[in-house]
Amino acid sequence: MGISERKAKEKEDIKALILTAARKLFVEQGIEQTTIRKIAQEIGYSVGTVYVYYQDKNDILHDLHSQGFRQLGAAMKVLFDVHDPMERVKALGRVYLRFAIENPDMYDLMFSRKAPMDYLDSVHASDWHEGAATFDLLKTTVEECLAHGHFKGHELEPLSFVIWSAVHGMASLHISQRLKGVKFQAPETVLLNGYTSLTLIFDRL
Amino acid sequence: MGISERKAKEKEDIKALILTAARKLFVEQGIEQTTIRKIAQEIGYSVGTVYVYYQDKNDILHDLHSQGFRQLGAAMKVLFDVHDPMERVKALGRVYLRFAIENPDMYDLMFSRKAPMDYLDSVHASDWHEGAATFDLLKTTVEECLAHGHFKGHELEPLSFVIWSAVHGMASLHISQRLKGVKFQAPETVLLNGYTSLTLIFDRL
DNA sequence: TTGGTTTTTTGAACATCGTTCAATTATATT
DNA sequence: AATATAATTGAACGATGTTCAAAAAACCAA
Repeated sequence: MGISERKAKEKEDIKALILTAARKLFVEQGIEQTTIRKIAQEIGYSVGTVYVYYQDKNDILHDLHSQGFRQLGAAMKVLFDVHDPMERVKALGRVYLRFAIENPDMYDLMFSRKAPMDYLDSVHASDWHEGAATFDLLKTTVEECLAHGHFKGHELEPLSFVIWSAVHGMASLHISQRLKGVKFQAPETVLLNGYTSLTLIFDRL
Repeated sequence: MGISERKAKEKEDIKALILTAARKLFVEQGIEQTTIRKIAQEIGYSVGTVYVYYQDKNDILHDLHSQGFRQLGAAMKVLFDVHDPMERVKALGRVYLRFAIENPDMYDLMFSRKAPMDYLDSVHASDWHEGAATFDLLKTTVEECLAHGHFKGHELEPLSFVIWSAVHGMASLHISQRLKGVKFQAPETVLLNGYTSLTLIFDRL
């Protein structure tokens, strides 16, 4: 291994160190408490060093958001041994919703916060490949459903978008605390009952 | 606005003054640029005065969020001369979506941001009456649909929640810029096509 | 080893934010 | 006119993200 290679590797090591610290702070204390100063302190470097490896905080948050997508993607790929596409669509939604409920801050970062998109803009990247890849997983399954005669009369992309929106909407309203303020008859099971209602719609489609 | 000008102006409700200035900054420059200092400068008072009339920034943002709900509520009430409840549900969704598209920052404040909910927590108010009232409008219409024989086999609250989630999901993904990153076949009409797909689902239900 | 060059790291400094509060000014009351 | 009450002020505090000249460390040829 040449010197330049080793240096590049060391550089990657520190970047990984920063990301690990950022992730720890993020999951333990949320996005606001994940400050550059705390990250620096966590890894024993100064604030300035963080800016050598990451151009700004959005850059770090974008890397974190990518980690989240790898995690969600892993949980979803397991479902590809479910052969019936309709069952797979339902399972995808359940996994997606569970991920959101169990990792609210991460979900928020992945699908709601400006930071990761602002980073993409700053590097002039117009495509959000993490999001596109995840949406493709859903689209592919919906396509199979259509091939199996479900969802008759619907177009692939708009229908997939509606399904994504419905599940994202539930997750988003839950995470942004908009459900506890609306007094539901069954507060503890709003999401569960809602998703059951959604799958009932699928069956009828 | 200078101090002398302010003095020339007579008794006016200062709280309303603050809110008007906040609203102006908010719609023109967004939530981040709506700072206490800018509000104070806008109305010709010092920062301290703002804190006499509002306990903190969340308090101001909560008032702003309530204004947004009055605006949305007004747009929705117009639809109550639509007699067919199914048509009314569809129209409600269209109005809701248009409001979100035309007032993205306000929508974000109303349905996504923490600030208004944090304010409710701070005053120990556990119910979000603006949200509950708006959801009731939808629920009432869905109830009429059920009475007309639509949505058979569905329960009122979970179904209403799914419909809200679907439309909110579309709005939320649009506003958080998550749609432009996913390369759709018809980028300009994703929302329109999606909503059309959703109404098609309603018809089949 | 030595001396010079390059790379890496530092942390004080800057601008800005929300927020507080003793001091000042204005208004009301006696 | 004197006093008491209310309203207003703005400097100060502790954060934040970010920058950058300077210091330290690592490297390398002679």
